[in-house]
Amino acid sequence: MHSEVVASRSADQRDSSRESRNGNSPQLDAVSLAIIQQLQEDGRRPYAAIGKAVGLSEAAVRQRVQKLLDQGVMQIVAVTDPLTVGFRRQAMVGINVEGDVESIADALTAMSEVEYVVMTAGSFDILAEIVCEDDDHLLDVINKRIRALPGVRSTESFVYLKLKKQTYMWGTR
Amino acid sequence: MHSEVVASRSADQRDSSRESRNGNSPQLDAVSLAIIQQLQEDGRRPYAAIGKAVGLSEAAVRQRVQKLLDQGVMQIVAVTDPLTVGFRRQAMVGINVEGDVESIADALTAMSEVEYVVMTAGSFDILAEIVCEDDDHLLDVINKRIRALPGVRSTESFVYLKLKKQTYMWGTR
DNA sequence: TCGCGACCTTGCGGATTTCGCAGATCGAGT
DNA sequence: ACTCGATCTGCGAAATCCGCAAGGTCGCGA
Repeated sequence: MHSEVVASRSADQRDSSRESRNGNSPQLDAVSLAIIQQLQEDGRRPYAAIGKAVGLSEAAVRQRVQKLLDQGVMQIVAVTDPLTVGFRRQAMVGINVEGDVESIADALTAMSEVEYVVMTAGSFDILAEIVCEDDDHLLDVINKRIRALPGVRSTESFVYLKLKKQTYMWGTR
Repeated sequence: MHSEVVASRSADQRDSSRESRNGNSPQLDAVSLAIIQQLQEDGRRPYAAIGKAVGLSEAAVRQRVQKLLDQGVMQIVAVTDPLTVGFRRQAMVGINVEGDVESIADALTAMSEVEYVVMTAGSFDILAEIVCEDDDHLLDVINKRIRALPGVRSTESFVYLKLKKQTYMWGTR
């Protein structure tokens, strides 16, 4: 009963390479996708349970998960609502840059209060999400540290009033 | 006797209801914070190891983690870079609303392509991050679905060019 | 066609972890 | 003083993790 399953599944694996024809760094096949999906529902789900769900042995799942972690494709972490953990002020900051955008982005990345940095097309060059403990802290980061970076032409801040949705279901649709 | 019970318990409840305006009920003590911190470094770290790190028994850690999960204070999940998982187009959309902002935010929240919704102060009323498979998909979501919502006055899109930083270290500083 | 590499499977123990439950402990209210 | 609820500890039993070995299959290139 096992041999049939093996044969049919190996066919599946190969044709998944067609999915990721756009060569990003590591092409994920359908099975790895499914594993990630499982771990997005519960990051502590046992390998055996995942294996049952995706049609792989426990050992294979273990190997794949390890590789995905090593490659940095995914990470398994606890996520929280910042407000419950004592960070009362958050903001998204749109930034316009003259000169090298990437170096500014790197400088932002180095700041511990900056949670999220993305280079964008549109009326901002960079969007950065910052997480602070209070208004003073927030003001300090925006005015003293971000605007002080050489090459930052202007910034616009959007202080968070209420977080409505925050999901981590990438790849789960 | 009935009314007294309510009165005596109300200290607790009032405390939490005041906080829960933003959806966060419990105030976390230092130990729970430390536990979260451990799990932000590695979501699969064993309870015994966490206990050793925070000075608690394995069973106590287990109970606290379970409670934190039940209360929705944190979740343990796999997170990925969307680009490596096949979502090639992402954008932040700033939205201006006339009328009830919250109902618009709820409508956005209901869309599966919308990953992140936050109500803000500033020149946008809402910021929404959307994750799509390609340009057509993105265009469709922004123009056909979001702009079609009654009450949406205008939108401005910031297509992601490069994700530079994405951390989940809230509370870890 | 043959061998190589990548990947999977099955099986196996031993170390580790999880899990449930029964007893301490402690603060608060009665 | 006593109960109640919440929390922590200790401790077996069950489950899981983890490394390892011995195959099997498939695609690919010499």
